[in-house]
Amino acid sequence: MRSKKSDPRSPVSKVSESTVRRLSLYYRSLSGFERERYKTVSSKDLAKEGKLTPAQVRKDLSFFGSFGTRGLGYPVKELKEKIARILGLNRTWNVALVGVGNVGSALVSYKEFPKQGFNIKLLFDNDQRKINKHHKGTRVSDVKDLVPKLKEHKIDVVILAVPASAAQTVTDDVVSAGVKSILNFAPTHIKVPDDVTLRSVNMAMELEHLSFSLVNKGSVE
Amino acid sequence: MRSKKSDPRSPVSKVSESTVRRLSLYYRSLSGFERERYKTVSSKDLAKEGKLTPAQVRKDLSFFGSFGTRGLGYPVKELKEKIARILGLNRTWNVALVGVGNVGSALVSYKEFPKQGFNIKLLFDNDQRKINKHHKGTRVSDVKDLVPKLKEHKIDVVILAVPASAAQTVTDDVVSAGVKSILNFAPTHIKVPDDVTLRSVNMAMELEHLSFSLVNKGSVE
DNA sequence: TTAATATTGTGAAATAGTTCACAAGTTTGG
DNA sequence: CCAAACTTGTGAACTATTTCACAATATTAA
Repeated sequence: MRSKKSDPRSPVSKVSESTVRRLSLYYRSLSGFERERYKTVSSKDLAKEGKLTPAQVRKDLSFFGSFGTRGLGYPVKELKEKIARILGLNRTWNVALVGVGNVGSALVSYKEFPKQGFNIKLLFDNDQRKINKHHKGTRVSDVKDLVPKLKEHKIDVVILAVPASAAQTVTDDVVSAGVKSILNFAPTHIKVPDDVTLRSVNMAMELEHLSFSLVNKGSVE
Repeated sequence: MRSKKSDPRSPVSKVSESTVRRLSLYYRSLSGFERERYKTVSSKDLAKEGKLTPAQVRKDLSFFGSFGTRGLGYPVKELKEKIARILGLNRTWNVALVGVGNVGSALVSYKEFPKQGFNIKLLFDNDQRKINKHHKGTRVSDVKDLVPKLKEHKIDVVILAVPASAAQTVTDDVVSAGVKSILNFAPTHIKVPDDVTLRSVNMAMELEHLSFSLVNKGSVE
């Protein structure tokens, strides 16, 4: 109670990308430990799962508060719940998906989305043959109606699964509708204002990285 | 000619993940500049595309050699070709895809793969209803025959699009077949020996990151 | 030819991220 | 109740990455 340094309730001021990524890792590990009926785990246990050090696990968690007990470790159920809250997994988001092509339709059936609280409420496409068809119970709307519908349904997140050539145009509409969060699958770089969060799953980039590793086998890791 | 420090031909000893990621970015930018008939670009031009600094662009490139001309910049066509070589994009890879479900079948049609020289030669599944069916002209084989067929067709890369529960088992087979490179789409952590390159596209993790950003709006970035 | 301007390549400085090391507290087993 | 064994939380040391700053060139214009 002496140190006032870290106040878990205050807005998180400086957390690195890597820390957030590892938080996801810890969350998954904790789910495993929970299934195996563990009551507590040590930072060492959590570190073993990824290729991390116990110190890193403790440092990461310490950014958000102190959740453990010295000599004992961390209570599995409680820590999992705390991380869920930090990652925002204890609530749901309204999602719209634009582009019901190959990637788009795979995403509609992707069970991980609802599991993480991302509920796909609206589908959009610009292809007349797809409009008004249903995918997993959701009707495809004309992308022309994008802006009003995003507003009307209070959409929090838009998933972009459109061709690279259409990505920026659609993005601009999405931004103008006031959506603050975009998950982009188009293999291109798109621009958003500073207050909009953009995450990109760029397969081309993954492939290039893989290719680099193949060519430079052994010399990098 | 004074400095002998950087020899572009020598095996690259210490290049960070981020540098490789940015190399992909530069490559994409250069394709754009090429389309627009630019003859040369400056580090400033290349930096503008991402949110990078000119110094970072120059430092990244300097790991691999000196490709520019002081006062002028970098020759677009030549630099693009050099980066292609560094990223290994000037050759092709034999790819096998395991798991022809939602994700798998989307990937089979994903045009980015052949574009980057990743040619899907073999498909595998364990579902009798899918085996011997064709996807985009390729027949689906029984995953039971995985190991011999990977060897026979000299597969360089395996793409895993199987359920999380099957991921580690399949991975072990893939590794035992001598494949040194895996692109994993299963939303789980898998273990590979040190000499095998593993890249994972973990949607769950992307979603959690997005969710974190939504909850911590404004306080990070 | 000279001056003004542009731009690379790269040590050095600054910043960010990771690991170390240890005091402080907890549990376990006599 | 005490000693031995654990394990957290965290400054400090260390390592990695990014940015700065400037000499070295190249180009352009007069």
